[in-house]
Amino acid sequence: MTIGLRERQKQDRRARIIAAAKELFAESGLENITIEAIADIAGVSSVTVHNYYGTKSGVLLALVAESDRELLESMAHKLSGRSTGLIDLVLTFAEIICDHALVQLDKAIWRQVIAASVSDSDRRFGKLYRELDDRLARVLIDEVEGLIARGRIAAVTSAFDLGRALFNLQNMRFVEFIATDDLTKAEVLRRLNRDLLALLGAATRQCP
Amino acid sequence: MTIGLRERQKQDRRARIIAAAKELFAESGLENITIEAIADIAGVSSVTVHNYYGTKSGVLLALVAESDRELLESMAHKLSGRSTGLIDLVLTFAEIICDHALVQLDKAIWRQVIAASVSDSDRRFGKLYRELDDRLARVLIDEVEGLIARGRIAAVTSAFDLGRALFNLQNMRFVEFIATDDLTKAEVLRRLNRDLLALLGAATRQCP
DNA sequence: GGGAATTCTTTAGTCTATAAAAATCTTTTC
DNA sequence: GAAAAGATTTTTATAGACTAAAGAATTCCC
Repeated sequence: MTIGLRERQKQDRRARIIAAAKELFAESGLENITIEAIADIAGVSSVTVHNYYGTKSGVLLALVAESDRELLESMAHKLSGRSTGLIDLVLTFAEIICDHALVQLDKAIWRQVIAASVSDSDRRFGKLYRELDDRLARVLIDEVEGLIARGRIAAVTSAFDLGRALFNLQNMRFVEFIATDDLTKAEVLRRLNRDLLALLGAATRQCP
Repeated sequence: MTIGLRERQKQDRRARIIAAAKELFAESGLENITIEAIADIAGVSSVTVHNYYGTKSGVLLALVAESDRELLESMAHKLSGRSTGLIDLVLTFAEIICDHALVQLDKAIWRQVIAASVSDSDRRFGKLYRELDDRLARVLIDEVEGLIARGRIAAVTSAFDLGRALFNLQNMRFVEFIATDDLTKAEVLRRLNRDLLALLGAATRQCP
């Protein structure tokens, strides 16, 4: 028992706050939820919520982080060397992310999360968000390496660079997806497909 | 004079608010500036500032929009068919944007602007921001078309798609630039260069 | 010039967020 | 095992963003 009671209580409070937030978000929009309400259910003071998570968006980000850990696991599993090419891979990747994003939180809340990840970026939670992004990108990079290993695409100078660039491309379209209420997943995938075709096609034609 | 006094007063107040905000932002950080202070200098009530610009970030966005109009003009002028290839073009484009961004506002304030553009995206000011982005992208697209016309690169299926994809790639790196305090322009350009090389290179190798 | 419509300001209230003081509980030490 | 030491939470107080509604002033139009 190197872990003291004090530390255990702390983890308990964290868990209670997240559970309370999850409960409230499930039944209402972001605007109608107050820190005080979360604190009440969790059985702590509102100041404690701030001490633990900084801002309301911070609580949100912690929620997202939790669900992202699931995503990371299922992503690697769902892809796992099944793609036939780069475009196929990225589109599948994007589709899984879009689907997963909307399972628990709606677009309005995601907008808050993304906004917070940018405005807080040098502080605690912005870094957390970027870390999650990095790990997601890592999965894509691994798959690109898999494609090369299986001879589906020719070896490239840097599978890391390529995977990262593809991830960025996908991520931009994901943000667009989140930012626009009436933008469907299908349309986003279509746009991403055009991005990929244009970029890869442009270079192809540069071949002598 | 179809324009009445009432309308002129409105435009006057708008201008005064923006001028006041510009004055305050020039001498202090975002946190230290209150809507009240802006309203005082502008000679209106704080509620009026809210009525006109919605949020504090809204005022900011209006400021950015103004400076972006300059950027648009100078961008087209600075590029104007001078590039020798796609990578050269995009890197120059990115460099101009990074430079311009930091002329008047620092990264901390830009983070607020970008965050607001996402979280407000379905409302007035988010749309304004995306409109500015679209126009910037348009400039890049035009340059891509110029490259094709001058035979610098082979014709592609869609110069629009290609330009847009390149813009997205650049934009992601720009956001990264803004989000990280100790990330230099040089490093960002290096990363963007790697993105481009990887994507264009990857396809090149797919040629039979 | 006067009534009607518009637009701003005042007022009041909610909520986020932070700081400092006070209270409570854990851990440590004798 | 109890009191001191230490850490952490709650209380209390305050600033500021944002909203809603009522009231005040001004412009517009006949």
